[in-house]
Amino acid sequence: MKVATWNVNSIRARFDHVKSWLEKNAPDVLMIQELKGLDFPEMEFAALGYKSVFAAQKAYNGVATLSRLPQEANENKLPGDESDEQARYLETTIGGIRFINIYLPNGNPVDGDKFAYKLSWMDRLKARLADLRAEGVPFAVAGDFNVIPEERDCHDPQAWAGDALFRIETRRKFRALLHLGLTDAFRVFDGAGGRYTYWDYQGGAWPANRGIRIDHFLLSPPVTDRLLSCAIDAEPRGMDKASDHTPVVIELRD
DNA sequence: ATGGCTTTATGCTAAAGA
Repeated sequence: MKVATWNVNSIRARFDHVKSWLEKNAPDVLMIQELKGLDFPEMEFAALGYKSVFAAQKAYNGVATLSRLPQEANENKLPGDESDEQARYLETTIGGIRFINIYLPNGNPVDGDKFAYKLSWMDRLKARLADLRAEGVPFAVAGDFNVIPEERDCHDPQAWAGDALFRIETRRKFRALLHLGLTDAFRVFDGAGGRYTYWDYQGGAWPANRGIRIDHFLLSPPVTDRLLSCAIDAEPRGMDKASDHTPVVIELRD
């Protein structure tokens, strides 16, 4: 089973890139973040053999999970705050595994409500994942975490020192997710630094490889035991009118 | 660098992203 995650920075603007990537890579599942609008090209993806489950809102956020295997919808909101209207969370079941597609809040600037929202969102995520662990549900959490876990995941740790993606409060809460018994799939196979999933549009960040690793797969133990590979596919970042993020792909033993 | 790019929006400037 081949599963991917990709923040596409608008599905409308990036549909052709996503279509060509699906045709070339043929994943069984693709989790997309930052739809950035209410219109979702459900029929177009169905024509490619993928059925979609999605949570969308106007202009911002939005997540979709595409699958060519049978898919059942579970949750489209992260529990813990009924007043939270942001479309950042989607749980579905495919092949007996719960797939949790997240677009974790950015959190900048750190001196206001947005950082507090990010941190409380991470607490809510931890509570949800702890429940699923207690229930014995095998799961994979994937998406744009907006978290740089460690210095080796960042081209210039000093430049990011005060940023919401790298603040110690953020990294501590990410580590608390790992402490539930989850595995950062990319780190199973690659301990080197300089492996990134996001490069800023500005200042020639992509050609200079000034990036950060913020798109992740966190796997519960029974799913980790089936993990065969995890790789960042940087190719789409080099396309014209690219998303600023690139896909991460895992393979699971059947 | 106080976002120097990119995208969306009852749009032509503002907001958000990371």
